[in-house]
Amino acid sequence: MHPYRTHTCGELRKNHVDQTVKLSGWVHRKRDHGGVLFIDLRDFYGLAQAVVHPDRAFFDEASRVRPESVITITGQVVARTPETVNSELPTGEIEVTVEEFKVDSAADALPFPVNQELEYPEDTRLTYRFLDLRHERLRDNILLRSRTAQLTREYMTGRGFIEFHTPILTSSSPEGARDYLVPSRLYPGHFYALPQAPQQFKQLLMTSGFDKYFQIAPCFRDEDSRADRSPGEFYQIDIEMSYITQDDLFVEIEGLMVRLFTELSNRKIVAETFPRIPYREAMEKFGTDKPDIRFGLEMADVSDVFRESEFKVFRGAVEKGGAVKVINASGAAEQSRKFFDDAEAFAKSEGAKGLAWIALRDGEMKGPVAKFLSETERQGLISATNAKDGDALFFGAGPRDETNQLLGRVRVYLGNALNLIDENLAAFCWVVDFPMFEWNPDEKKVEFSHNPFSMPQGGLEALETQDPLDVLALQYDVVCNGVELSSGAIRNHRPDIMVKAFEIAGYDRATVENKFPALWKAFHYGAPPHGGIAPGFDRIVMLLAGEPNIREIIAFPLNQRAQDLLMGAPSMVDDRQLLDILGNNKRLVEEFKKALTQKPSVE
RNA sequence: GGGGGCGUAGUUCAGUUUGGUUAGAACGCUGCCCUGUCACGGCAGAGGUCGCCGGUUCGAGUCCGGUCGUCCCCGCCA
Repeated sequence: MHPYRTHTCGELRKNHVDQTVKLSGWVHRKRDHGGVLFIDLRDFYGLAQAVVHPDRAFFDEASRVRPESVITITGQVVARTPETVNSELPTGEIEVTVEEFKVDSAADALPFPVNQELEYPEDTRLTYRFLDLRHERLRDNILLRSRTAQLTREYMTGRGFIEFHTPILTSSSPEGARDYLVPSRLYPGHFYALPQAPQQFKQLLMTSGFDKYFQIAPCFRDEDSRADRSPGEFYQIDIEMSYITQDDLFVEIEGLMVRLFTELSNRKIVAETFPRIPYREAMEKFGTDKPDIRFGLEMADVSDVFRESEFKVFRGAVEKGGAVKVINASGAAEQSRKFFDDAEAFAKSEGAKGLAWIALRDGEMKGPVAKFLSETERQGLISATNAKDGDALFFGAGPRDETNQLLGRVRVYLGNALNLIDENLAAFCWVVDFPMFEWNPDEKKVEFSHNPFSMPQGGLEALETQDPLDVLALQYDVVCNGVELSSGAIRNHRPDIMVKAFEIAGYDRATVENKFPALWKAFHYGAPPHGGIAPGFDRIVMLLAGEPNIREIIAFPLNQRAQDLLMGAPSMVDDRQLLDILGNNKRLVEEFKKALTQKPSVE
């Protein structure tokens, strides 16, 4: 007989009755009746009830074994009597009468129970992550992550994409987030950087002729964390294709997303061909470049209506070149006064000076600002918003971009407050036509608004003839439920257009050559037109799992302050290791250690 | 770097508004009882620097100042 198991805990059924079986697993739960002892034995595959009778020599040992200890039992599969069948359990029709009992690994008292799904402090969970991962919810998330990766590979290879590995030790990139640096032993004072994304490598592979690239690529960025952004490292489904238009790429991504969400979640996909929203329109209607289109409440521009208004807040905003925007919260007129006060309190907490509102009740406009409105303005409002009796209007007024963003957050607040957001939906959209450049008011200069590798719409001619701030890029984002999953672009593969684009952003030709030597060189030896995208793998799994925090779908995440509480990273290193990277100079090692304020490593 | 929430037993939390005897409950832990449970049940017990430092007060978990930790957000994220 096998030393550990003849069956798994989840597979025993009625047809195994009378067989002698061996099971190994964790003690999930014990029910000690003094005269008879029940042990729920758990492994990866399920749960089985083991019964220990008091005449057995190991009865005392078994009754003392603590939850989560690993044991091996041998015994006979017995059919349960009808009264004792547990219909909740797949193995509930049988139990195993224990004849041999062995503790393989005794467990100490636990920092938190594994047999119940309760909330525990995250630092405790991360310190004992190996235990936390035994919880069903976390385990299911990790399995979902595995299936997501597997299905992605299946889909992508089925579509003719080639999977690559690109370097982890590479060079520091000139733009973007902070790099993680790795000191070089052979070249003291020199550093590798961990890649923020394999951006340049995948473009080089296109230039090498591989046509369709993909990689579930590790990316490293030294940024502060968020609920949906783990510090340090994350994964992207990195994709690049040659000889394509934007439309060709959208088809591939729509197919991948529909496949993943159809097979791995219960969310209903609102539209399998994702609607496309130009960036400018997204900002005007939703106040963000990642609109949540599971619900309406789109913003309308009523600046023209209030150009001559007696209501100074609105007229003033328009006179100063700003905007007056309005949201029609259909049916909200009957909400309590508290509802409107809470909405205003929210707007103020986001930085607004106030939140004007009007409720249409009994054929009249009611609310604090209604009395300022002329008949013409009332008509203008109604035609701009299609408002009818029972609706409520919420206003934002001020500088245009600021007002859009603020009222955009009010929109999401109202969507939640009015229960308009259906959690069972997956509402994808493309945001397209991002501007190529933007004005940096602090440094008073034009700069790239996304990444410098995008192809400007209209090519070289657009750069030469248009106002740079009017030039659009072949740059796009894919958004789901208000979460930005990915940015991508049709790339700029033409050295002459690169030079012109960088020139507009204030860099000379030498800068391009020095900053991006690989691409610069490669694009002089026959580069195919190409483009791609890189959806965030972790965020997709988050959406599939319905988890609000990215750490719940990562087996061993860093905590918010970028520490690994289990492994103790980051940590100080031996003098020997410091000597290696400081050119064997002992004096330098001492100065190095003295100079750095020694932030304590993780205990 | 900045803002907000939270910090009381191993854990989840009550108590803080209005300062006043020995700081409670549940789960977990330890011991005892229990032969059909499946979140088994019953009895008993251990377990607390109320995050830390200082202040006000006859008296501080409770009020004040500072500080630390943690989570969320802003900045940051080509």
